[in-house]
Amino acid sequence: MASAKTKSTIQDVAQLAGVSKMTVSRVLNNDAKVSDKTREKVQKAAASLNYLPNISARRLASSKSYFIGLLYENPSEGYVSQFLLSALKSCRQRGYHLVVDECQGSEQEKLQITRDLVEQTRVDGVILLPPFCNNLQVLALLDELKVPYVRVSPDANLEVSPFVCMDDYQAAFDMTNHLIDQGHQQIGFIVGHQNLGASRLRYQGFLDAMRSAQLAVPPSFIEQGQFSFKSGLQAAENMLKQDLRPTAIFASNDDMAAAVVSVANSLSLPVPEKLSVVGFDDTPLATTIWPHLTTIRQPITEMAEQAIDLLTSGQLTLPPSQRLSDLRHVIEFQLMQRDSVKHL
Amino acid sequence: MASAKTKSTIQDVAQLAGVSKMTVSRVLNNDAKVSDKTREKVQKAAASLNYLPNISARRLASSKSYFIGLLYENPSEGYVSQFLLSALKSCRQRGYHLVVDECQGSEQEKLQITRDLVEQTRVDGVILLPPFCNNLQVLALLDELKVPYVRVSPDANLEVSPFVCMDDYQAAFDMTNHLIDQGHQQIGFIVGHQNLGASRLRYQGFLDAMRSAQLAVPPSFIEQGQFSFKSGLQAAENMLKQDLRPTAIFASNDDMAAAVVSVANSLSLPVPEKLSVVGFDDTPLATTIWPHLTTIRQPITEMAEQAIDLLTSGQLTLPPSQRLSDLRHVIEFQLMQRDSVKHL
DNA sequence: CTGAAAGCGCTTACAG
DNA sequence: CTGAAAGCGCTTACAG
Repeated sequence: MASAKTKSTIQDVAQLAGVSKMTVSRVLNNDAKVSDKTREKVQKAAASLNYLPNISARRLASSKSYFIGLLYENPSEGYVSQFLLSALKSCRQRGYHLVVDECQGSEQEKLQITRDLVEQTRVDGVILLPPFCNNLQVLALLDELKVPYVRVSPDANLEVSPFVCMDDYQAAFDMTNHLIDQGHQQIGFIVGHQNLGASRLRYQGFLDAMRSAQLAVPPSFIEQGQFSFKSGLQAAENMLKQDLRPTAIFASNDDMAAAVVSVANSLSLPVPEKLSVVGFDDTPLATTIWPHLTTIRQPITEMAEQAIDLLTSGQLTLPPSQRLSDLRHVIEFQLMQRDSVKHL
Repeated sequence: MASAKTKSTIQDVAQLAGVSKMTVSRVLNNDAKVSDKTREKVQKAAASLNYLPNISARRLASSKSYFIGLLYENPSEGYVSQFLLSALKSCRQRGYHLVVDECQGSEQEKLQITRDLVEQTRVDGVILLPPFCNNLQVLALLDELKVPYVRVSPDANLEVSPFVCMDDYQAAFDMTNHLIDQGHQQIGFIVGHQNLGASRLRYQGFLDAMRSAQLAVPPSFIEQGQFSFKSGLQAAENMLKQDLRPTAIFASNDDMAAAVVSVANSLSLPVPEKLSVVGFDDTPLATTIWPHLTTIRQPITEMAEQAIDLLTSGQLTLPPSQRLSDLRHVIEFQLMQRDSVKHL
């Protein structure tokens, strides 16, 4: 163990590798042309010293701030905290720090908070969480300020910026097929809030899967919800108090699915024995209630990583024509099979 | 508006105030003796220039790191994210950054993560969230490393370090009295997980309030739970399937309270009409389900602020004899009245 | 492809 | 009570 009692510096690495600090710096930032031989020497030296660059020194000396901003609108959204935790971790691994701001209030205030984040903290890039990422004025401001940004699961205007998301349509399609595979043919669906693009996609995925399987969907098996537990309660009652009941209900999110379970219980329709229920999102609620919900896990950690990656790899600062990839970064979801579905 | 296009530095302030950088630095850190007159001059200059010290420069030059560590064990605990968000904000206001680490795994690994946080990131202080804050080996390590730390809601060993908490006993006492005020006399109680100090305190608060009101608590009105939804389900069934039923149930946390609501529904005992239910913690679940739960709000934001304050104000680095205050910092809770209690 | 010099914005010792 | 000097660990020009 070459244990260094005190943290090693770029100078130590330079000495050990027999080069100048400058060369070490170049290798570390792998931006300049360094001969493969010296590059290797430096890397070996850095590794053996367990060298980690001092972020503060870097920040002070360079034009980059090594800060990434994260803007969200509503902290109570389930994914905010999970996203935050993952983003924090990714940033740290890359020698960046995350600066987090809540963006609430009037349109004016939102713009001001965004502007402050850029001008005062001088962030190198910004991540915008939904629904904030759909605010076009904010996007325009960021463009004007020339700061790269990545949106997470935007609803529309997909052509204006890079974004990360999951395939809501495919997930709903797969989930529906899962129910069909388990022998269900009468499947009810509770639609999400009408203003959100994700609602439409999930609904469409459900419909297409049913059609592919040649299964009919009577109008009474579709209810409009708002994503809230309460709206799920209402929708479930409407659907379950009729004579012809579905054997399974697919709710567009977990809160509504939990409401379905609750209504089913009060109607003496135990889940999953008498009624199968599935949700979407895999919020903590899905594994709080009993039975645990079969649902779709949003790949939030991976989305956070990807977003940080895009912002720290520097590819977004290139002129659009030179960028590697297209704007859309779709991350794989996961179907979480748990205890709320019965095999018929 | 003395709008400075470019950020002002300590040098600018010094110039404007007609003193040296050194003097400005002293005023900013208010540690040395500076004459009131020059202090004022400097402060005025700094204010008019809208001066904010550059953290990175500070960090690089000084022995302090301006980092605070936050260690937690289980990210899914409801309060972790809320605490995190609040701590992030407080740190930023004070020119600090928060470094967050999950501390899971074997005892060995936990110790290693803690050690790395201190030795590599060189944090100026550490915040320990429950239940991690009850790990005595970690506390010993921190002592050995001579890093100040603050524990949040520790269960025991209250004499070894400063900590922030709320008064669980009083909160349970108040909540019970609230039910009594609403005319309830048959009140059931679901105890929390037996290993946690908070469970005992809440239970005791309930018992004492009942006794003060001269109200009897039949053994069948007390059920042991584990804080999980599932354990609440079981407890509620036991309590509600008897002939003699309580008119209100006080569950030691929101998850179990939600379970009570669920069981009540399935037994055709609508909440609050036929049964009142109250919880504890005010997790998101409390306002997800219907009816929204009357519960106790933990003052998480204030706890985070207080913890950061203790760590950044420097009072913890003084020898124990010179410290201002005692170890215990109790923050006020709030009784959130919502829709799950009926006035009899 | 590589290096010597200067400087980022602060603070730490050392003087006075 | 106040200041001139040196230095924290990097990167940005500028040379070669």
